Amino acid sequence: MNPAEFSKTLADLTRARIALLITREKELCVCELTCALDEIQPKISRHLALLRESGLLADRRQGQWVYYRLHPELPTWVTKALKTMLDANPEWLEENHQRLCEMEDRPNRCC
Amino acid sequence: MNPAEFSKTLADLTRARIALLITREKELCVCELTCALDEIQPKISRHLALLRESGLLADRRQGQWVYYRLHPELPTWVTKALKTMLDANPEWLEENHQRLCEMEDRPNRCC
DNA sequence: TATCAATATATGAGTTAGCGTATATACAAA
DNA sequence: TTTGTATATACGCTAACTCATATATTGATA
Repeated sequence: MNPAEFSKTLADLTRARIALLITREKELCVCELTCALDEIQPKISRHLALLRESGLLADRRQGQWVYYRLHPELPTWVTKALKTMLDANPEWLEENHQRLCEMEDRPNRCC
Repeated sequence: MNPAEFSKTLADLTRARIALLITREKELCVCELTCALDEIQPKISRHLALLRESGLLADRRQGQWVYYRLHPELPTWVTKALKTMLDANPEWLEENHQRLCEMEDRPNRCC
């Protein structure tokens, strides 16, 4: 992963929001992201696949749910850049975070 | 400028290299970038226009030359993110920096 | 096994982005 | 005012990207 690839990965409104929301929340499943971004599920899934293939995210399945998190072996500079963007732009994610908090029947993590 | 727009701006190999080279060198003119990236001039010019229009770069003309620098009113998080990427990826710019150093007849800055 | 909920993928259409070439503009110096 | 150098823009083409819709897959539960 180099700076251009990193930027390409985030060069879409949906993917940038997903990446920063996950940076903030540590781990989210597809239905939580679908709700937080207020988008249809195939759209979220497709962007998650791109983020996974780029190496930015890792996923794990737990029952019916698939949880996505920042890939644990990400270079330090990548997580640093993500945190910089997140910390400086809280209002940019506010609406998404709000919808996430108001979501009913969020799946229970057991691990 | 939000995280998605910032990422879109750098989501191209040429633009990412230009932005980081300028972050490193403070100020470069079009012919220096053309040489450092080993690309044709219209290509560099077109990408510089995009970087300028996005607000990432500012330009000034001095005689025949146009110098580009990071826009002085950039939000802190943007410069911070750029420096994070630059500091962690010196080898990624090595070849471009080398060509810049070996360039003959670089224009003299008088300001 | 049949069904349902969560997630993933395939497809075709529409849009955007990048490219090389050609040309225009701006300034300097003769 | 002509010429040369540096830079910018226009144009037509192609490739890449994003989308919505439809469908497939996977795991849980009846």
